[in-house]
Amino acid sequence: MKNSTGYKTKQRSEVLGVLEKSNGEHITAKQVHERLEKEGSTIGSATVYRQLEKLVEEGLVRRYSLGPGEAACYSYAADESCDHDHCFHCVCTKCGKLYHVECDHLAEIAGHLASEHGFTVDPSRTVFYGICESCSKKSGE
Amino acid sequence: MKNSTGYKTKQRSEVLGVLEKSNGEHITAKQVHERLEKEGSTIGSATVYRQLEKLVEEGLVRRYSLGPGEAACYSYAADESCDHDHCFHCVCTKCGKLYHVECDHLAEIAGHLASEHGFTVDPSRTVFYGICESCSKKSGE
DNA sequence: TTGCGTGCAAAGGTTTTGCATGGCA
DNA sequence: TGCCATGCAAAACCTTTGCACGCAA
Repeated sequence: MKNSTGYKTKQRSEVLGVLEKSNGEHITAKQVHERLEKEGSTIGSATVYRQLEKLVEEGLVRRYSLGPGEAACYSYAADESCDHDHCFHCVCTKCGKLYHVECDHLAEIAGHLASEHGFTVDPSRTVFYGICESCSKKSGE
Repeated sequence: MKNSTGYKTKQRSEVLGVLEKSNGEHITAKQVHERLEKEGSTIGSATVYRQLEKLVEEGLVRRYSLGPGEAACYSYAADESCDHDHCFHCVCTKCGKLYHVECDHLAEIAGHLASEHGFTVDPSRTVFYGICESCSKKSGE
């Protein structure tokens, strides 16, 4: 669905490989680059960004922006550990942790928004912000 | 609820004034700065960022990050046109437009996440990303 | 008067871009 | 071979920070 301009290069496989091995973990472009260099790759950071952009466009990789000034996070989209049709993400604004929430209740929302409001939600990009359980216990403030 | 360290300065009023006048529109810190300069203000961009940060912490202003590398967007939170207990926000990733969706169905989700998953959603910060109706019609791709 | 807020400028970090070279098809 | 992808470096961009001064309380 977007393979018109795609060469199968070593670097492409390397970037995708890191995401696959991350197993649903959300990592930044910088981390992708660092891990590849640790593995002996000589890939350039610009190439990492360019490949990530392509992979996101192809739908193989998801991109999350947690905040302004913060680095964007990427995760492998075809990861079974995170079904993006029934999995939403919650970010705690206190501790910054990211939680995966798998619940049909949430998937229902997407359908509701589409049918009632004409808005096609992209679950992979949508993030709920709030306070997680442990943080709300800690701070009675 | 966070007024312990707050001076009432001219710049604070100016920044807040721009957001109020924007009437629900989401604008970047840069735009806030530009509008103030056009009004004859001599406010510095650093002050705009510092005030926006404070206003967000106080809950008077909301911050959205539309994408990595993109500038963060701000909007006035106390806007009456938007009941934040039953109103969620949808941003179209194609045209960048922000839609207000008022629906009890969505408010229910917040309750569900809190009771079942222990996550207290902050509706004012949470944004749904996806494709709006007009954009999905345009691009059949 | 005290201490926060401000302004200017510089730094910080992430992401993008230009150009010549190398590799896939 | 043709064209895309790569690598390096520099640029662009948004945002934060340091420091001295001004202003609110």
